Amino acid sequence: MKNLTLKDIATALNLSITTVSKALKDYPDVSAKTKARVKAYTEEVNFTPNAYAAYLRTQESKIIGVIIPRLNHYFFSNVLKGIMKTAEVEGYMVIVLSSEESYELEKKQVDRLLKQNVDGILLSIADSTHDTSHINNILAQNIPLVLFDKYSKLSQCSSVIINDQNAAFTAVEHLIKSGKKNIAHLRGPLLPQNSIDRFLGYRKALEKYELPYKKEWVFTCQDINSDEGYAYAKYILEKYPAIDAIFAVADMPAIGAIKYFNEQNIAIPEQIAVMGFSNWKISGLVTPALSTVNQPGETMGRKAFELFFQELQLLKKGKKIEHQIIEIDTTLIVRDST
Amino acid sequence: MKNLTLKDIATALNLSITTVSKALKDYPDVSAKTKARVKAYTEEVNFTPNAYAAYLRTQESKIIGVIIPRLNHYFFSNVLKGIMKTAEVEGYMVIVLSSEESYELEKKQVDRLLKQNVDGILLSIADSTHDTSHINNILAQNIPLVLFDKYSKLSQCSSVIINDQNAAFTAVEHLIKSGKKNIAHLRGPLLPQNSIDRFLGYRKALEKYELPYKKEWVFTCQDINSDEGYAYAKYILEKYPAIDAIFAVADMPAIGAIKYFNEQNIAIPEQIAVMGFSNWKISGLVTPALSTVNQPGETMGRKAFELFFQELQLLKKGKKIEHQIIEIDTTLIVRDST
DNA sequence: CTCACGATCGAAATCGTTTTCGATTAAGGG
DNA sequence: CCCTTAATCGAAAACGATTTCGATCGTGAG
Repeated sequence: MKNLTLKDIATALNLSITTVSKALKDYPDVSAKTKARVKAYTEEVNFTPNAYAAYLRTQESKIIGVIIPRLNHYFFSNVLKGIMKTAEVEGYMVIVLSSEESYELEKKQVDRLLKQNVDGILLSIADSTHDTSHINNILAQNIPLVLFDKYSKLSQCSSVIINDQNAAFTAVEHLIKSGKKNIAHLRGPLLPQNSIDRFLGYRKALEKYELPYKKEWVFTCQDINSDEGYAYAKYILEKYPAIDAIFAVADMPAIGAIKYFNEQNIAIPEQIAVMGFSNWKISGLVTPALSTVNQPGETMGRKAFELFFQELQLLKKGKKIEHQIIEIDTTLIVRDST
Repeated sequence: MKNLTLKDIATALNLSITTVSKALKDYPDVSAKTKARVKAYTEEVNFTPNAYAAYLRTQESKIIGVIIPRLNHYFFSNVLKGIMKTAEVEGYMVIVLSSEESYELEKKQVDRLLKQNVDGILLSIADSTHDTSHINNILAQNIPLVLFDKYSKLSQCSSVIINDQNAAFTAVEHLIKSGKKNIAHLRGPLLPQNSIDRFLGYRKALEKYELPYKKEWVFTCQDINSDEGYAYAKYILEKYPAIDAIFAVADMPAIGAIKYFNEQNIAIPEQIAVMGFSNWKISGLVTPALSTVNQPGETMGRKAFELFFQELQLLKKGKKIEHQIIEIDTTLIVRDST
């Protein structure tokens, strides 16, 4: 049992290939009667035109590529979910690739997608990405590109992001308002913009409430995970006992810190408060439950696809595309750790 | 700047399309000199033949489809990672689809992949899947199919699984050996084989150590998550105070139970021990750290792709494919909750 | 000198669509 | 009765690769 073709349908219905194709695409120059006949039959035998053959004429593959920095990552999984659900509605398939936070791999994956002739690329750039030549390659080929979560100040393209600076500001403000005065920050790597912005939000909150900023109270997580949070918590407790609150760049290091404090029987949040970022599923399940900033991944994914889709429509009409930057709202989630 | 074609290369090198194509594919009837010339040039201009056009002749898309029941799920994310890493080595792209644990959606996603003419399908069937007609559709079209994690006794096809029964047995045995006598089980839904097998492993362990099996101590999680574990923990504490250990079908309900016990100041594992299944990242981070069974997702993904790839090679050689079932080893991970 | 043969290259058919441009027919107006 | 026009359908040319089957050209044997 091999796949049917237009020719099979045509001979079965005693029509030409042309007419069958047109009937399926509702061309005006085929009668309502034959349209009905064709549609009934193709429905019956479950026929759809071969996608790759169609591509050859239309140059549309109905496939988009998505590159995320990590696969087993709650937030990015949610973004993927948002992308895929929306893509499905419009009849798009999604090829997923991972850069594993590596600049070299990210370049390679972009190249693979370009050679696959996808209709568009949705990309969240890796922590280690320090230049944008590969991004410019995409733009040069004139195929729609949308960055999400991690964006780049260097390239001119559409993006879906949150306002990291404001979100971080609100989180730290909440720590201050609950009486904390000595607030440390577990920041992310130096390159990515959102790690920078969250740090800036932290500083801005300190400034506004006239708390001193001490750069030795800012600790850099290279590979944002729980182990680093655990290690820094230990270090903080031994070296800077005055610190009474920690604002982490993400939930994972925050949870690592909580784990260490639990082991040492440190009272959270009385002795030291802990604030995360992202609202991973797990953050509500640790003890004490982690306060954090909700970062709506699924919405971000949906918006990213919609942005791509808009650009594609404009492109097909030959209109000029103007890049948009969409900011998704975040919310502060106060639980037991603050 | 549009994409190059064989014709462009041919005219640039003053050769025929045929020769260029053959040179790239190392045909014996093109001289070493021209091969070198062609390869040097295509390298320089970064040319690769259009994948979709190639498909039309070769009927090979170099794309496989993967359907998982959930996207934001640590275990399946790991399987995906294993699949993609291996696929990349062989030059395959992966289209990912989610069934969201819905039988109807699973059927639809299978249909989408078949119409996309993927080279193979890797599928983990949904909890609610109760028949296998869609799976048989794949087999009927003679395209390689590999089931992973969740498999079906009804269809004859290759699978990568763990030995759920043995793994569950070992887990419960560990609870018994640590002195627990009244062990409850939070089981999964009724349909999927692994939920059945884990339950059977639980029973077998009770039998072997001559502990009574009470069916009212088996609680069914419909949608395996932490809320259900939380609710059942409450119910158990109120209704069956004799229960001194819980073996959960997965980490999430186990963690939900731990959360409730923590809130009630129940001593874990002294008063009640909790055992999970799967070894999610989070399970080592809750307090107390959750004992569980390690289920190596990445290995499973790698094996699944390898199985697909083997079948494809046999298929291309016209040889008969014989379905294999690969069992991945699991290990018991003892932490603080038992 | 002829012929066979190996080495190297190309013409052309093919894969399954889409779409342009005619071809055909019937109806209606003058 | 002729001509225009609308309605309906098909032939054929792409799209970009792969692959079959010849074509050409030397070379060396007989």
